[in-house]
Amino acid sequence: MAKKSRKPFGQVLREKRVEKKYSLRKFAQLVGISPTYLSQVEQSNVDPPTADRVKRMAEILGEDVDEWTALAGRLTEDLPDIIHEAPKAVPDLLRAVRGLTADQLRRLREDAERMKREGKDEEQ
Amino acid sequence: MAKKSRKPFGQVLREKRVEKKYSLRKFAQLVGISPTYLSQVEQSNVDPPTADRVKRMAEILGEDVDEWTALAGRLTEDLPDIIHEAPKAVPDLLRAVRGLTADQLRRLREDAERMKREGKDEEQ
DNA sequence: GCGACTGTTTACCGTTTACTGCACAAGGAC
DNA sequence: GTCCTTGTGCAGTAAACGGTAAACAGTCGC
Repeated sequence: MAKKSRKPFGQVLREKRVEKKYSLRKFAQLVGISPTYLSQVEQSNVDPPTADRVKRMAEILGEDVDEWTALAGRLTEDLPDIIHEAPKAVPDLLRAVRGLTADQLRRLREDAERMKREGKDEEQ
Repeated sequence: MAKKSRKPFGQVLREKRVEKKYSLRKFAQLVGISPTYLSQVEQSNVDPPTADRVKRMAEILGEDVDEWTALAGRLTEDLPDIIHEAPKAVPDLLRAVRGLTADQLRRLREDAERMKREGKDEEQ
């Protein structure tokens, strides 16, 4: 159900970069980091970069930003804000959704969207 | 609806500590930090402490851990894990719930709990 | 006055984070 | 051979993080 053995960020990055035919130096330049550093990241010799650089990488390679950010062990930057806006209710919700399937999560999201569309606060 | 002007962490901390009649040194010792540091935190001269120390503070003072952690601009430690377990669906859900009222969030949480109780995946 | 407490200021400190620069080796193209 | 491009290893580093120690000023009881 859930992915168990995630490939390390560096490995995924290298695969996709090579697949897209970028040289290490070229890609580093596009992202705005040194080739050295990129090399180290791809070998997992150092931690993955910050969330914003990961985002840039994902965008350049046409990959999903949230997914790559998670792979990098980071949080997409808007998420902490959302949590802080409702510091009790959102953490409670998150703990409640832990372990739900992707499908259940999708249905829940649709419920949320409906709530937002349909009005502010009515019971049904 | 949403709180607009949040009091700084340090100010809330001082109010509650004084209310509970702890001296600065005493409370610092209970938490396991230096009085110096506590003083600086309460004056907002430095950033709030790490999530685990904030948690200890909240526990000692009988305050809500999630709320205080948010006030400190930190994330309770289990939340990143929950997000990383479903790196696409959970961020999507979070963005969908942004702006919902506490009441709507509660109903959503109840839905989630029901889903988990009632079974794995059925449509209705 | 003195001692004992309160909180505060200043100066520092060690560690971690997120990188960069330089030099170098290996493999083709010509 | 000699460029040129490929990736890599090692050293260093600036800034931020998360604090601590020492000394000091104010206030109270006596």
